[in-house]
Amino acid sequence: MSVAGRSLWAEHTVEALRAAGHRPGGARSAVVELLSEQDCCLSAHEIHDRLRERDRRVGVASIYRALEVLWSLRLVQRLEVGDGTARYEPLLPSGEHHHHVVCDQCGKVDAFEDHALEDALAGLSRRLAYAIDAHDVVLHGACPDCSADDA
Amino acid sequence: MSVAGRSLWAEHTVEALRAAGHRPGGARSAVVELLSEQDCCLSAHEIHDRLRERDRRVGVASIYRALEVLWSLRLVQRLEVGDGTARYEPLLPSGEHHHHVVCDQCGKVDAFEDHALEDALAGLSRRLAYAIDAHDVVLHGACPDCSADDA
DNA sequence: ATACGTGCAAAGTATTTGCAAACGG
DNA sequence: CCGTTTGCAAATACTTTGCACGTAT
Repeated sequence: MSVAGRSLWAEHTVEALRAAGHRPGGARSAVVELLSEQDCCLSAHEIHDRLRERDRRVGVASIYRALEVLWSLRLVQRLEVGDGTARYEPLLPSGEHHHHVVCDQCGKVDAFEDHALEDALAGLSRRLAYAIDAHDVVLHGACPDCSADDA
Repeated sequence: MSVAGRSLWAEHTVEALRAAGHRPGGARSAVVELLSEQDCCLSAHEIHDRLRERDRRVGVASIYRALEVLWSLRLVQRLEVGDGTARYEPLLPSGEHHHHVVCDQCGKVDAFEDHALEDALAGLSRRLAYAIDAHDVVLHGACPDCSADDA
């Protein structure tokens, strides 16, 4: 996500929250601000830690509540990569997005984009009886570092 | 998965477990047997319940341990659809597999297959620096029943 | 004033682990 | 016999909820 995309998301999000009848509050604003600065997904725990690092102390419950509101308004994507924790990342109004590849050995998560994959998913959305409004793709494998260790 | 595919998986699994130095035991056998009869994924809790229904009482811990062994030997696929619980399904030696679509309103999970999607994923596996050995695709949306309710 | 937002602590789930007893080779 | 498997219960990890208090409108 570009820097411009991030600030766009932050503005869009603040506006969407107001439109949905939510009031600005310290905790949720801090979560939105932090998310807008990220390149990839963060877990609730990571959000808590990073906010504390910058002396922006926020209760864990407020983080989960903020994420739930953002998710229900489709402002963030929620994804699980297999370690039992949910991760969240900004969902741009443009629909631009990426997917994830996880190292099952060290737990590292990287992002990637792929046009052919998006086309296939778009075709699927038309074909299935469900009304599709989101999709997650998670690849599992060994990252370059861990692959080297195996050898 | 065809009926033939299921019994093939059960045999393959029993053999692979033995080859890996595991002994046959009541609990794990029951889990393998149950999984081999399924069309789609089951959670640990569902496995526990269904075994109890057929008077094969197995401790929850044994189910998790069996699933972990099966997963580490790549005999089952593990996937999370967004409700915080892991689900498992047989992974055929042929590589044949399907993906999932989840109704975010009622929680129903259905399976689908798509050739274009597999092609795109295969291309990706070649392109990325990771050594990919599995992938999950989860579509989110509203199932036909819930879509109707919305209207 | 009133309703929404926040933080803490307690409660809930899903999953893992310690340990002693049962079991298979 | 010896090491694996099992079941129970306790522990852990993540997330949600109840409640009193703060804050925006």
